[in-house]
Amino acid sequence: MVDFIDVIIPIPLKKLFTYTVTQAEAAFLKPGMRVAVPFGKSKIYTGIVFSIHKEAPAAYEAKDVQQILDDKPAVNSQQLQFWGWIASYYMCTLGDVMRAALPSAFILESETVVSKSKVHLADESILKDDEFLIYEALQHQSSLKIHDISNILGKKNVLPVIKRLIEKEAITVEEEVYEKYKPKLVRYVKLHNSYTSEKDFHELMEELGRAPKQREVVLTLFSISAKTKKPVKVTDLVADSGASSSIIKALVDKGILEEYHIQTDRVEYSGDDTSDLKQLNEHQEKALKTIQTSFETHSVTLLHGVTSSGKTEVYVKLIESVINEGKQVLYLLPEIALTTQLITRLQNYFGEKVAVFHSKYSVQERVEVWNHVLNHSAKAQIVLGARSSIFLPFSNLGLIVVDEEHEQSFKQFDPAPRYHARDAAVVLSHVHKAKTLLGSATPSLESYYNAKQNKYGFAELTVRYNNVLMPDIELVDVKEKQKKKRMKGHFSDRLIEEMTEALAEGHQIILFQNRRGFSPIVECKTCGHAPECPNCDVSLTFHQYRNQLRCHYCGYQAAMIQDCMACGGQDLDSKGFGTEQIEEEVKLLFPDHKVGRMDLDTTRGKYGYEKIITALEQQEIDILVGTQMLTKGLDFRNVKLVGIMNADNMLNFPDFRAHERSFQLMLQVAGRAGRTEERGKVLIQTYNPHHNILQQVSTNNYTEMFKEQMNDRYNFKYPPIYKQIKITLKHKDFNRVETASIWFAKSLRQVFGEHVLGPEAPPVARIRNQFHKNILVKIPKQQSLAKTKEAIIKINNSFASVKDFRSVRVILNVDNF
DNA sequence: ATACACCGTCAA
DNA sequence: TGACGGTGTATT
Repeated sequence: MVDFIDVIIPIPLKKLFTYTVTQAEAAFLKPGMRVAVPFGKSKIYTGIVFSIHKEAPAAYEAKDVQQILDDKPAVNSQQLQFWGWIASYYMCTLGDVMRAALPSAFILESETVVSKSKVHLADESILKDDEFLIYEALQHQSSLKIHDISNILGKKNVLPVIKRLIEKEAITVEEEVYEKYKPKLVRYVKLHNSYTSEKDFHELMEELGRAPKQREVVLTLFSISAKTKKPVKVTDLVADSGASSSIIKALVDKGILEEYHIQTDRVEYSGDDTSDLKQLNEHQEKALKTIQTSFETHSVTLLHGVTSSGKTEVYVKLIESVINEGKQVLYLLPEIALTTQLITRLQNYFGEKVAVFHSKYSVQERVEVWNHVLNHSAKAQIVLGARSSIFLPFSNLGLIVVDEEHEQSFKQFDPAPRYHARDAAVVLSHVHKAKTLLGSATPSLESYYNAKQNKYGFAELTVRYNNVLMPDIELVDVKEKQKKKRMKGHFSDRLIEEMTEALAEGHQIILFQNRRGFSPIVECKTCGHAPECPNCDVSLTFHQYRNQLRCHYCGYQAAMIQDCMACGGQDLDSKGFGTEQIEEEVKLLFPDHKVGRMDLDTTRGKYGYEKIITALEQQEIDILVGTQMLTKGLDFRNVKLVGIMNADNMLNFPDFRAHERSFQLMLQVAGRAGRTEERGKVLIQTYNPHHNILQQVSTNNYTEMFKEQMNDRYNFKYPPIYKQIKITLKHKDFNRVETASIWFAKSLRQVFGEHVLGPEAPPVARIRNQFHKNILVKIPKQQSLAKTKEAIIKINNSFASVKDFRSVRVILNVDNF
């Protein structure tokens, strides 16, 4: 008798896969455990047990499970339930969710390992050149990976060669599965047991008289362990004695020192003891009360608190009360706002109860956080993380805080699952019967709308901490300034005045330009030709720093051209402007002050971001030029002036949320100004100072903005009034996407009628040599979302059964905003 | 995803 | 003719 298990495999296939297990294995296995299973011709994959049953599949013979990898579930039942929701709501497979949810160290994959065969090859001359190269390489190395072989041969398709070598019995192949996670071991040393008595020690000292270096090391070791009374790390010993590691090795070899290893955490909080939380002011106290009352009737509550009103302290109080009940807390933040500033702040209150989880952590570090959460360890009662931390193995969640709730980076766009972490968090807390708190200075329309509809509870903080005034926001009409010749480059006379004044008073300045690079387009003045990306339908962006032209879509790079590629003209003109160019101009305008730049290009690497922040904090930078990275939760004491270089390119962005986003972005940047006693100043340069959004920004009028934008959303059937699903078709052949998308839209229209928009080519119609077409399905409130998705899936299935369309990639994106 | 079979093209 | 690249199909 055999039993069967259904397994989730981390590949984008709809189905679960069935394997056979013995009855004993079936009794041992539980849903959520990992198993290694053979898949396809030779591969071995890691699968998650989804269910255990006795129904033999009818159409095929199930294969045997190769190995059971866990003795208790790696994924708990709440998570499996949550995965199921993500897969069905965001229309992706469980395999997609698994890939996103598990740290990659948990997903083992087999690798083909080639080694030379036992029997000696009688005649080497039967081998061809390629084959001989590998055969010879194996005389020196015992085994080779497929990757190594393609390096040796210098081509990618090496399988035919390997196949021939197997036939000629020159080599053998094996599939090997690697455990990717290795606990970090720290080397420690101690004096060998035979030297612990005083007499022995003296003898040893005598003996080492002729080896002063070694003697020195032993003495240092002795003094360290006397001082700290703790095990001594090899690294400490090296540092304190100044000896090289070879001297220590010699001592170990002689049996004088003994070496041992202790497993340690990579992510360790080593700060001082916790400090008490500041007393809440009356406004914070009131907000906290409101939230607590609201949680009695609503599982989700929105906190609208103006910038610098002290939302974090309110969160901290709430978190404190939840962990006192012994429950876990998840604190979600946009990746970019996960700065040391905030982490330290929380660690000051909660000490080592705080664990941090985000994409800049290594695979190994992530496994450690995962295990702490899984084991309900004291080290991870509070998890501070970016969007992917909703997948951690919580078992007893009491509260989820989603800070900067309006941030669009909570939505994952590219690989499936295309989930929104804020919305998924609401569902996750529902699974755990926990509460969700959404917080923002500029809430997203959908959350504010939900609060207005009484679906969510609502609390407010309208006063800044210490009663600091909101910054004074002034609009500068660039068009008028240009007419009156009062512009220097991209700087108006007003901006220069204010900058001069702020610098004279010793304050810092932030300049915001929502575009990196030097200038977006290089154009020939003679013929108007602009260099374009060979793979995408966009003009290349000029980056002065490396004197390069780059594509921001596919990463293509080319050297800056000297003369026009079309007509050979020497006169090249750059249009528009980015952060680099602003930086240049500032340096010319204020040569005596230090200028810094913060954008994607300057914050690469693990600490790139931190370096710039620290420099600003320590006032090594007087003027910081940056993109929207600047907006996220940074708290700079001494910034008094914020300049927004050009408000128009945000407002004119072709997206239904452009206005909402501009409002949020500008108010967030403005919030960086004047966070202490002195009132900050914000200058917004624009060609259109009468634009409603700009008026609403300058008066900090969220309610007015909300009303007006909701009106538009209502009229044009956009979210949050209507839901929407975007369908993207991609193919390298333009005509094929064209016909395919027309077919798809036509089928959709038969079901949804006028609620189908498109197909339409996006602004950038070709990316990485793939042509794109978009279709939008709008879903009225009263229409069933589940039924809608069913219909779309049905259409997608019949689409896939048309021979010509099968090769067209279809991407379904639910709530594509 | 990925291995593999199948088909057409290309250089000898 | 065989090598190579692109396309299509199945995977338990």
